[in-house]
Amino acid sequence: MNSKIMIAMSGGVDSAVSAYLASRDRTACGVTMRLAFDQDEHAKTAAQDIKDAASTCVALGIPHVVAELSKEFRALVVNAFIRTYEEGKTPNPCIDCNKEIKFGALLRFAKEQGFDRLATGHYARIEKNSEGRFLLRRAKDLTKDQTYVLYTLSQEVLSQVEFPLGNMSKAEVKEVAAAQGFAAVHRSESQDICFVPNGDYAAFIENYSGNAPRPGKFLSLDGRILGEHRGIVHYTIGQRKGLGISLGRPAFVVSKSAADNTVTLGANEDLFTRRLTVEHINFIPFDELRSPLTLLAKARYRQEAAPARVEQTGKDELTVEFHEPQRAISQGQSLVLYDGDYVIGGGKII
RNA sequence: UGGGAUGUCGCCAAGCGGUAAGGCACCAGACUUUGACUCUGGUAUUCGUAGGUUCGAAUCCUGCCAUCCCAG
Repeated sequence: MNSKIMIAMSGGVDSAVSAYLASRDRTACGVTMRLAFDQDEHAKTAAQDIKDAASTCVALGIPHVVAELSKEFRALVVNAFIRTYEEGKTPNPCIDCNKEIKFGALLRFAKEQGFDRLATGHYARIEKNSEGRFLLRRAKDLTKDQTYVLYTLSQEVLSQVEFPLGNMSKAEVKEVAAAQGFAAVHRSESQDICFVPNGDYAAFIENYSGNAPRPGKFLSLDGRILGEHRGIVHYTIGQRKGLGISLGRPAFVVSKSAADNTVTLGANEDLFTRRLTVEHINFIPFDELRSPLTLLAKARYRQEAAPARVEQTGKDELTVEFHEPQRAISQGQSLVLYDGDYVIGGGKII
């Protein structure tokens, strides 16, 4: 392979190990995206991430560059995130970020810099079938599999991307990192939304958008007023915590109306549905679904895929009917389809 | 103003003389490249208030305060 590869590096263990693996046999360069907002309190940690990535590159003997993508990130991820919440839906910014930034703007950046391939630390596998079609396969380590957030990738993108960790377990990655002496081994795993440092995304929306909170009514399923909510962006379908309302029984958000600025509460049993429709669809092993199929589907990141009948009901529309009702299906989240280990495609729930 | 009833954690609510259940809410952790769900743990030295009876009271007695209902 005579390619020149650029490796996306966050500063963490996974990307450090993927850089090590991807750079062994060819010309390589590490790249870290700068996405932080000016004056933002976590610009500091972002700067540290860049330092960590750079020092890993020094250890690997490869150059390191920074891709300034803050503007694109705001326009294509953050603004969409805010708009979606204000429409009463529940966005998944990671999906948009992968599509628009990591495998959009960053991939273009790599090309501009003279590299023809991009590697990331995602846990997923890319394979090529006999027809020359690229397939997206779940990671060997199913507990770390990230294909859910990668279903938007096109054939063109898949043809230029590599996931060096796809066949490794997290434990193996840590072993490699330890053997190579990467400092990032001990970094903590978890993170919430990367641009919302303290986890309070609702406060972030209010601050960033400058829109004042708009309190409204909590309603019961039969239309009674139960109390006052703090603004629709604070809630999502299926949510129980943080309602601040005591009904004697656990209360969950069953639906939201941006038009009426109301949030309807009900019991857990009221959250189950079978059918949903999806837009902004993408298929991986084919371009369109000619006839209905029964596949496995996930309506959220961490969920066991469940059997569902899938039918293409429009040029950019899919109708999905689960065999068993699913809890808290939310507009704005992504539905991803699987056939065994392979991602068939997906779209956004409307 | 008469008559009746009730006052236990933010809400609901056990307790009925032996040293404050539980649920909801809330808080903290865990889990997690989204939001959620879930799980684990925590949360009244104190029972409207002031006295009294008792070895011992949230539980019995008395005054006061508050709230609700019925009268008018």
